[in-house]
This record gives sequence, C-alpha cells and structure tokens, in this order.
Amino acid sequence: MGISKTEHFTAKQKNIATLAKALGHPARVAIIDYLLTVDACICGDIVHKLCLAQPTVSQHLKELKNAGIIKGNIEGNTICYRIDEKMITKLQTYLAGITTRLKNKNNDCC
Amino acid sequence: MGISKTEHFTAKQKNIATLAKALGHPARVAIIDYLLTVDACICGDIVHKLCLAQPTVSQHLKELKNAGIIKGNIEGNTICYRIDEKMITKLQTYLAGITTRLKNKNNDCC
DNA sequence: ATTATTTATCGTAATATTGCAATATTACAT
DNA sequence: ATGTAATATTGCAATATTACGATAAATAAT
Repeated sequence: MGISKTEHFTAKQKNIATLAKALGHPARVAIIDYLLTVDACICGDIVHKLCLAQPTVSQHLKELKNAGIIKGNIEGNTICYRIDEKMITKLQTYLAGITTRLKNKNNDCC
Repeated sequence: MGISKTEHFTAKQKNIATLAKALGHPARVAIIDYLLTVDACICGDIVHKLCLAQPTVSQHLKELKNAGIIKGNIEGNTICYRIDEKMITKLQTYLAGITTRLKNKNNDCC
C-alpha cells in the first residue's frame, strides 16, 4: 500500500477501511460469491474455481480471515470456510448511515 | 496492487472490488465522513481536516472520483465535492444480497 | 498586469500487494 | 512408518499504492 499515515484517523475509519480493503480485490469478491453458492466449503474447490495458484488463493483467504469476513473451521484434512455475517453487516450499516445522512442533508451547496 | 489477474473475474466482481477498494483507505473514509458533515464542501477544508499534504488529499479525491463515489463541481476558484449516492447504494445492495443469501442457506456443513 | 488562492499533475522514495514456485505442515489412509 | 491430499508459509519478482515536494494551471482579487 505504500506508507500509510494511519495515526490521524479514528478507530472506526480504520475499521471500515480494513473491511472495505479486504473486499477490494475481485478474487476475494469471487471467493465470497463462491462461498455463498456452496454448502460444503472446501478450499481446494475454491482453487479450482478461481484460476489462481493455490498459494495465491490461500493468501486471499488469509486476508479475508484477518479482516474477520470469513472464518475457517479445520475439518479433518480440509478447512471449512464460511462467511461471518457480523462483519458484512458492519460495513452494510456504515453504508446505510451514509445514505441516510445524505437524504437528511440540505444540499444547497452544489 | 501488484500484478492482477483480472481477466478471470466477472464484471460485477470487478465492479464491487473497485468500489470497495476506493473505500479501503482510512483517509478516503475520513473524506466521506467529512463530506457528510458539511454543506459547503471545499477541498481546501478537507486538506486542513486530514493532516495530509494537499497533493495526497488530491490523489485520494481522484480515486474516489474514479470509482464514482464522489463528484466534483468546479465552483469558480474552488471545487465542490459531493457524494454520489448511487455507488454507495450499489455496494450496499451487494452486501444486503450476501446477508440475505446467508440466511437462506442451510449451514449443515460447518 | 500582478499577485494570491485553490486544486491538479509530475516525479520520486518508501512501502504494500499480487502472484507463484518451492517447500513445510498437518491429517488421513494404507 | 510411508505415502497421499489439503493448506499454509517462505521467498521473490513484478507492479501498485501512499505520501509529498516542486511545479503547473486556472480563477479571483488587487
């Protein structure tokens, strides 16, 4: 990302940015989309689906995990990933707040 | 971002990723937050508010603009930036789709 | 016309991200 | 124990992002 001056921003702003950034790559959006389509969610499947090498997919999964957007349950030999609704809702609520406040604004400026 | 293999993803996935990425930096979230608090929205103000140099802020504004999240009206000497609700709603709708589909899923897997 | 103000662009340094091959780890199966 | 399958980690090359000083461009003010 280059140098980042994060010290001047609020915890909430950093939080939202982290969540948004995690969704800021098509491969990670594709992973989310795929997790929604299957009931059994195994990483090997994802690799097949994505046309990316296994280490690359693993890295994307790690970033989604770090942001709290997915969780991974070790299930014997495989890992069962699932979406954590909480974080999705958090971002959703933030965006809803934006649209609400926009509607209540008197846009006499521009 | 490093090399990106975007060719394998759907237009929608790339679209969502672009929107999310634009919100994926605390400075840009702070810009959005600030635009919501003021009726007169002038870039110079934003520079003051953000503790970042003017070129840096200008660059962040450009990225939000490129993603379609904000629009800028030239107003004589200054530029009047405002949030474009459409793109916020688009991302919001995508996230709502995720939570809806999660609720309808039979999570017998994990 | 000259000067000040506001914003954008260019150039560049520092750092982060993306992608993958090679390798390690872990659990299962034989 | 050995082999196999599924993921993770490491290391590295290519590229992108972030930040800012210097400078440009465009309008406003004097």
